[in-house]
Amino acid sequence: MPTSPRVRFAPSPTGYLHVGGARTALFNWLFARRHGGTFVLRIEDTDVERSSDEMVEGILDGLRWLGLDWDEGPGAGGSHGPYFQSQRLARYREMAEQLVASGHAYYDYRTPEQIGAEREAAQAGNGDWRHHRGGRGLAADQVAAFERERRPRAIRFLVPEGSTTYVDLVHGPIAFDHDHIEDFVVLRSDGHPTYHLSVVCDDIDMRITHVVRGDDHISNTPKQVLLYGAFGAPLPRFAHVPLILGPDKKRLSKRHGATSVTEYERQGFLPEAMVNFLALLGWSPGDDRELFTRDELVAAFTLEGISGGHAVFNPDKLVWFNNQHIMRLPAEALAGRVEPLLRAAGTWDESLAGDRRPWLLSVLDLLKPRAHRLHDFVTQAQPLLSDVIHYDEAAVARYLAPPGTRAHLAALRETLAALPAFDAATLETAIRTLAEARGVKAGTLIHAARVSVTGRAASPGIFEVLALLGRDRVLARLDAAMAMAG
RNA sequence: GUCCCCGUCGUCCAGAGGCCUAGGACGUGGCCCUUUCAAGGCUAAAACGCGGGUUCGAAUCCCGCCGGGGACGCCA
Repeated sequence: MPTSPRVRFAPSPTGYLHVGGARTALFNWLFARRHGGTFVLRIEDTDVERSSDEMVEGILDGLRWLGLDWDEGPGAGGSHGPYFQSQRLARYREMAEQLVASGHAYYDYRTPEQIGAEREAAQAGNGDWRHHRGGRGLAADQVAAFERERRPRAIRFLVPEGSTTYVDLVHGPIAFDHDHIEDFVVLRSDGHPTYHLSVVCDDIDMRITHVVRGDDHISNTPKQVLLYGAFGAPLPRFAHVPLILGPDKKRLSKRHGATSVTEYERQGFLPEAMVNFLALLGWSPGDDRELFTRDELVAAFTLEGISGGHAVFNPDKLVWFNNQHIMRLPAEALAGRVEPLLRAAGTWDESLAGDRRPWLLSVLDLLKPRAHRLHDFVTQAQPLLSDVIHYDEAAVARYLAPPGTRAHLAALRETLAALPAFDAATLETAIRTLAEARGVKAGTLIHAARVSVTGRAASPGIFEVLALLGRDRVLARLDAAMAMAG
């Protein structure tokens, strides 16, 4: 019985949660949930200069919006904390010293400037920098002298000769020759760890079993594998997921438009749609299914299903997913998401939460197939929620202005006023009968009616719209429209 | 420059030697439904980067090339 997996998402709070990070988090989350494992959230804030509390909150908000809850980490507790790297500094120093003590690392007294010069010289020569271990093999008295003057020192990992292979869950076996790895710094002269040291220490301490992260870390992995070996710690399984690229095949960035998940929330996307879309960007269940609920994704997810190629972000498909998920969302749930937008637009009324609730839900159901983003509900429901009609000039010119329209509307008004019931079916029969009696196509009355009651040339089915508006409001709008009809 | 990863329709994926006259989805065109706009249905165009092998047989395996991406820091 294998122990349940522990995975982590370890963002550095130097920016908001962008879609690439969100997808990495999603894959980790799906894997944990699929196998009843633990999803750890760790904040890699060792780069104090570029990190901030607001950024941390922004990232947490993004994760919460997507519904990716973490079992251990900020706000969630856990017995492997602290989960902020800035609070683990002492541990990293301890681990680094341990490396020196065991002969896996050494002190380097050179300054960054000195090394930069050496590197340039080397690269100008044969280009092989790795072999310049200038900081190593110092005489004992030299070291003593440096220590006496309390000269700053960094700790460098001593890369052994040879080669290593590890098996990547998405890429298969990856072999690397130690010749291409230089003696990297694990602890800076200011006592701060470098990325390689901190991730490995944390992943060991936090008992991480599967490291699922971006493809850009694939060439860092050899160094980390070496560190695991030096610490005598078991190697976790690695799964490197390909990056998300922009339409120009370049790494997704600001100039490709929105890259922050929060921005997509603002634009009216459903987290369900975002999750579905992101999951299928670089992963496939192995068959042709496309539409997934969160639970279905959990049930279908495997790391092996991640494809090795880079994926280009396709905004059109996101919109399609959004519409699909909107149509599948129960009206009641939808109402909760749309309410804030209606409030902001000034078309919200408290009765919509009370006795007019069923009516609102009918409106939403009617609008669903036409809504690509949440905001579409606001614009399309406007003529139903408000009695302030904005008449579209072109629509009026085309369907109200033609001579004879006023007479049609008058007849329509008379018919509707006398109707025994005001439901869609009754309305349809009445209007079609009227059209026949007046010798015009039903469309003539329908179009005129549409512009009269909505002010627009496009709307949901007119009979449903009329029924939803109710007789009084319809008659009033017909009266108003007759004044501008030809 | 060195090392690593990747390479199927415009895009996202399926394909793990014969089931492939290469399948699905988004987008695009056409048709249907129809009161408009959507949604929905049907349909069309659209791809195995190139060249060598291996094999009776290759999108699938191997090599080279080309192309794309990434990493080479006392950043993460």
